[in-house]
Parts: sequence; structure tokens; C-alpha cells
Amino acid sequence: VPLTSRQAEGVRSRELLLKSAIEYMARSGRAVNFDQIASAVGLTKGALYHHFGSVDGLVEAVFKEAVRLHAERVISASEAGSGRARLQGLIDASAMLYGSDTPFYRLLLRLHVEAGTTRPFLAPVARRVQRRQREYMSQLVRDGQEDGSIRIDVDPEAVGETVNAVMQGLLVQQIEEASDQRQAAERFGDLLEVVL
Amino acid sequence: VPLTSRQAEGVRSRELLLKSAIEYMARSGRAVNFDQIASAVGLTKGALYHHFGSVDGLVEAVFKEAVRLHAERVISASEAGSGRARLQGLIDASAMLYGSDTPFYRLLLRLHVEAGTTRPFLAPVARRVQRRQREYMSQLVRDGQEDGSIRIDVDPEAVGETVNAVMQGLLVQQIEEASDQRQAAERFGDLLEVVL
Amino acid sequence: VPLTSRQAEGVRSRELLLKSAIEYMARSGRAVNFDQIASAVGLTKGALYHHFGSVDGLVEAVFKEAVRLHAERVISASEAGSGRARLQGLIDASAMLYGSDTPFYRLLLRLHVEAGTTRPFLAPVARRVQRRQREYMSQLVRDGQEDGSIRIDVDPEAVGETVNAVMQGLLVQQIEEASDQRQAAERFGDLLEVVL
Amino acid sequence: VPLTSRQAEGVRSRELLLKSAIEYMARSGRAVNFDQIASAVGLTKGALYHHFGSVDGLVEAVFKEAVRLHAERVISASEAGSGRARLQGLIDASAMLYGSDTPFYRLLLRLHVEAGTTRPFLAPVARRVQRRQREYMSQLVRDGQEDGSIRIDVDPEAVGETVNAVMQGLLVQQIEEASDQRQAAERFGDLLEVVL
DNA sequence: ACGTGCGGGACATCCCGTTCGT
DNA sequence: ACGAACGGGATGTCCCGCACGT
Repeated sequence: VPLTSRQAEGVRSRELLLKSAIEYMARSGRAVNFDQIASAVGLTKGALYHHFGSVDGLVEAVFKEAVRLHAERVISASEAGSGRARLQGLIDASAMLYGSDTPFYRLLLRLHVEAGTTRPFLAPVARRVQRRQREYMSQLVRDGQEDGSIRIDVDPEAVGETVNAVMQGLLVQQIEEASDQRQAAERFGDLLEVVL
Repeated sequence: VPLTSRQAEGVRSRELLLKSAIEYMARSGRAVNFDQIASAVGLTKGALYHHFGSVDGLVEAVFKEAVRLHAERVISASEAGSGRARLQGLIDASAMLYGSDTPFYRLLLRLHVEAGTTRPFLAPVARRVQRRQREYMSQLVRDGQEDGSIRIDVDPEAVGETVNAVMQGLLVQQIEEASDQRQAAERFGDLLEVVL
Repeated sequence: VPLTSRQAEGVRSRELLLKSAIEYMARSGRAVNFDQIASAVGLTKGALYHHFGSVDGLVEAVFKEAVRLHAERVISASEAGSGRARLQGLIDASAMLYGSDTPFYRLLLRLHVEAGTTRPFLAPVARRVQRRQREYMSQLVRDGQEDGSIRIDVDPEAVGETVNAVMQGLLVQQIEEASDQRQAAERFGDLLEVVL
Repeated sequence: VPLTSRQAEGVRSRELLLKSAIEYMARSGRAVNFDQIASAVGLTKGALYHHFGSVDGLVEAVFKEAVRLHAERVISASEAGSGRARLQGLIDASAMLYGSDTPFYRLLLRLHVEAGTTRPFLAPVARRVQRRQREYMSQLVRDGQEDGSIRIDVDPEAVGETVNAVMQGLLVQQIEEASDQRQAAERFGDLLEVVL
């Protein structure tokens, strides 16, 4: 369906606002400030309310977009090779991402945590995401078992859950230096070798 | 050091306020409300301001106290037996604690996360705590290696870090049912058996 | 520039608020009270915050407006006649104004003093104002020298500075009765006659 | 009358507190902060309330002490020589003092102004001080007329008032550089030469 | 003579959401 | 689709003064 120029403007504005909101929240650590988020892209609060309805609406959109961005990155890092290689690739990629784009990942972690405390309306989204992540990892293990790169007798669910938990746990420890984080990820990779 | 009766009152009040603050923050998920925290123990915000100076001062005191409480519980759960038994005991106890006293542990997690975002003044405390936790777990592994309950060829640091990360990661995932959380911990325990 | 009806309202509100703030500060001697200032003209502190941003913003606007009002009055009192007559007119007018609209002039003085103590952000404005006043008076002397009403051998800067200083000094002594102030101004006028 | 050691301590404490209060008020420009003033000399609020009863009591004591200090300095600067020399000495000394110990003099000015606005209870003191200053200057003129150093036909009251006003006016103007302030005082001195 | 705990009023500030324009 | 004015609740902070001890 073709859009009128008016509508196209609207879509563009929405994108700008969403991006601005992610940057603001990642940088400031603060809650949300409609005025600042909007003025950063030359718009005003009115536009934010028009597109997202409320603070909660904006935060939810931010959450979904952030999750989407992260999934995109991680999946592309675990596309090639055997199941085992893909699992290792995912772990390495995660450690790198956490270190490189830290404010973004702090935001992602924050939103997950807030889903269980301050912003209950995010809970369903958060739960779905966590489940999907665990399942994705378990699937990698199963793929590895099928192509013979991973031992048959390990429990895919157990490994999937553990890998996911470790990834999240490393994020929590984001206070440390990026190099320490990477080292921890490597140690965990070595440990996993023994099991797989 | 002997205290005047006046000073003793003060110490008592401080304890009450701190406890009240922990309960409030754990329950509400909100930041802090001086009026409510104080009136819950029959005092006023004047007293809070007197003892903690500011919101930041109170939050830091809360953080330290929460960390202390958690450490107390966890250590008492890993006192008896071989190094291996103590490590397993710690994992079991953590899973139980996370499931049983959830609001408290959500608070603890929240403060760790906020140390990297909203409340930078908590960062030094958080770093110290994380390091101590990892070292404690590594020490358990080393103890196990000495008493023969854990294989010599595993890396104590790697295991310590992983166990710590998994524990925190489970918390982030906010797996809804406590039973599921316990199951995840068990699966991880089984996995660890292979390594140790 | 054409204004929307909405914007016109805003300009009107800003003026009302500024006027209300001047009256409040002049009368009360107190700092500022957003609630009272706003409600006096049927608005709320939200509007004040919208138009002036903060207390400092409001105070600065008040200062500038007060200075403008005073300049307007004084200049109109020294428009006609020879340079000498205009200088005398200015002195007489000042003494009268200080006595008649006392609360307003106490406010003006207060703001000048606070510019050097409590409110450093007013300092640049205050300095500019003082310089302009001194220059204006010096110019009157020079005008008088050109039209022959004032002796050539007096230093315009010296006279300008002195007249300005005396005017301010009289204001500081605002504790005295208005009649005493007027008498002091007259005495100074007589003294000046000798010099000019 | 001999003092017990207990009483002597009290006197000493009072002096320390008063000095601390002057320094605090001069430096901070803020109103008064009992806690900080007291702790700066190793005492607490209790001592301040004991010695001065209230904020107003302390401020009044500060005002009187500041006035006393200033008078001491100024009088010692106008002790020697003819009446005319003493008057000139006083003007020079004032200009120097205003430039050298500015925070102190800003405080003195502030208190004079507040006597007419925020702190009416200072008004009687302020009025007495102003009168005494004018009379002191007029007396210098009369002394000069008696010893022949000043012309008979000038009005002592007019000159006294003017000199006093100019001194205070210079302070209000907060001319930034001390050198400029001194220059202004010199110009005024030259102007006065013509009259005297 | 002085320390100390604490109550409590006052107030700026923040910021969300609505309304009315255009 | 968006801009601008504005209302209004919530809350941290400041800081004075009292009451009680020693």
C-alpha cells in the first residue's frame, strides 16, 4: 500500500523517536524523559504521545526493539558450521558484544530486571524472550548431537539453560572490565569442552 | 565503647530504619520514599536524614546490609562436609533462597544492576562483592581438590566464575515458578558432576 | 512574526507571572515562592517552570525587568534641558523614586547585592548595568560641557562615578525615613553645584 | 571577677562560634547553617543555641561584631594629622579595605540591606550604625575647619553624608578589579579636593 | 556547657499527561 | 502529525528548634 507523504513522515518520526529513546535510556540510566528524548531529534513530547501513547508504551517498544537488535546480532554469529561450532560461536560473540556496546547491553539487562520489579507490564515479553533464548540454545545442542559434533548423552535442556544463565550472569557482573568479562567467557568455553 | 542512653536509642533507630528501608524497597520495587519508610517504624524522615544523610546514603547502607545478609545465609549453607559437598550445598541453598525470599533477592539483583547504571556510587561496593563471591567459590573448589573430593585437573577459577555467573543468571531470568528454578539448578548441578 | 493564539496566550501569561514575581519579591523580601507567585495570577507553578525553567531563571528575568523599569523612569526624568539640568533632574528624580516606590527599590538593591553573594549568575547582568549607569551619567556631564552648562575642567568620569555611587549609597541607607533620604539628596545636589 | 574554668571555656567557645559564623556567612553568602558553623570549630548546634538562643540572635551578634571590626579598622586609619588628612586617610583606607577583604565587606553590606528587608530586627542596629558613621565623618570635617585645613563655608553634614554614601555605593557596584575600585576612590578624592 | 536524636514545615524540582491549536 | 501551554502530584532536601541527656 502506498503511503501519503504525511504518513511516510510519521513512520520516519517514529523510527527516529525510538532510536533516540534507546540512546537516551542506554546513556542516562535514568527512567525516561519525554522532553529530552523528543527534542534530541527535533520533535516534541506531542509526537511521542502520538506514536507510543504513554511512557509504558514507549518502554515496551524500546524493549522489543532492543531484544530484536540483540537477537539479530547473535543469530548471525551462530549461523555457520556444526552445532558445536555454532554454540561456541554464540558464546564468543556474546562476550564480544557485551564488551563492545556496553551501554546498550546494560539497558537490555536493566529492562529484564525491571520486568520483575518496576515494570510488570514487561514481564510477559521478558518471559517469552528468555524461553526463546533457552530453546534456541538447546536446539543448537540437539543439532550438534545430530551431526555428531556433540555427545549424545548430555541433556540439551541442561546445557541450553546453563549457557543462557552464564551469559546473563556475566552481564550482571558488567561492573568489571571488558577484558575480564572476555576472559571469563573463555574459561567457561573451556569448561564446556569437557562436557560436550 | 560505652554509649549514652541517647546514643543507644540512635543505634536502635538506625537499625529499624534500615530494616524498614529494605522491606520497602524489596516490596515496592520503587526507588525510595523517605516518608513511608520512616513512618513504618514510627519515625519521620528527619530521622532518616539524620542517620543516612541522603537517598544515596540510605541506598548504600541498604546495599551493604543486603549483601551481608545474603553472605550470612549462603556461608552457613556451605559449612559442613567436603569441598565438593559444600559447593553443592551452596548451589542448592542459593536456588532455594532465590525461590523462597524472592522480593529480597530481586532487590539485591536490582542494586547490582543499578550500580552499573543509575547509581554509580554503588559501583565500588558491587565490584568488591562480586570479587569476594568468585573467590569464595574458587576456594571451595580448591578445598575440594585438597581433600580429594574434586579432580585435580579442573581450573578453580573457571569453576568458581561459572557457578557464580549461573546463580546470578538464574535470578535474571526470573523463571516464574520456584519449582522450575530449582529444576534448573539441579540440571546445572548434574552437569557440574561431569566436570568435577 | 505571527503567533498562534496559543503562543499569544503564553506571552501574556509570562508577562503576568513576571509582574507577579516582582510584586511578591518586593513585598515579601523573601526569596521566591513558586506556588504563591503563580496562584496570584490564576496559574500554577507548572506554568512558571515552563516559562522560566527554574528559580534562577525567574530571578534573572525579574532582575532584568526591574532594571529596565528603573532605567525607563530615570531616563524620562532627564530628557529636557541643558546637560546640567538633566543631571540635576536625574538626581532629584532618583531621590523621589527611592522614596515613593520603596519596596521596588529595595528589591532592586537586594538583587544587586545578591549578585555578589547568593546569586553569582546575576553578576554579569549587574556589572553591565552598573557600567551603563556610570557611562550614562558621564555622558550627561560631557553634554553639559558641550552646551556650556558645566565647567570644562571637571572630569566627566569622576563626576559620573561619584553621582552613581552616591545614588546607590543612599539606597543602602534605605533604613532612614524617606524625608531624610530626600534631604540627603538635596545636600548632595548643593555640594555638586560647587563643583560643576 | 575570676572565672571558673567552666565559665572560661564558655567564653572561649562563644568567641570561636562567632568567628566561625562570620567566616561562614561571608564565604557562603547563604543564610546560616547552625550545623556547619558549629562543627567548623569542633562544637555542635547545642552550643550555638546555648550562646545565641536563635538564628536571629546569632545574626545580630554577627552584625554587631562585624560593625565593630570595621569601625576599629577605619578609626585607626584616620587617627593622625589634620582633619583634612584624616578624612582623606579614611577614604583611602576604606577603598583598600573594600578591595582586600571583600567577602567580609559583602557580608557587612548584605546585613545592612537585609536589615531593611528580610531581617527587620536588625533595623535599629543598622540605623544607629549609619548615624554614627555619618556623624563621625561630619566631625572630621568640623575638626578640619577648626584646625584650618578645611574651608569654613562647606556644610559638614553634607560632606559627611556624601562621603559615607559614596563609600557604600562603591561597595554595591562590586566593581570587579580592586584596582578599578581604588581608582574610583581616588577620582572621588580629587573631586572632594575642589570642594574642601 | 554542651552533645544528640528527631520532628516537621516549607519548598523547588521533576515530569507525566491533557488540551487545544494548526 | 505534531507543537505549545499548563495542571498537578510526588518527593527529596534543607534546616530550624526542641527535648533530653550528661
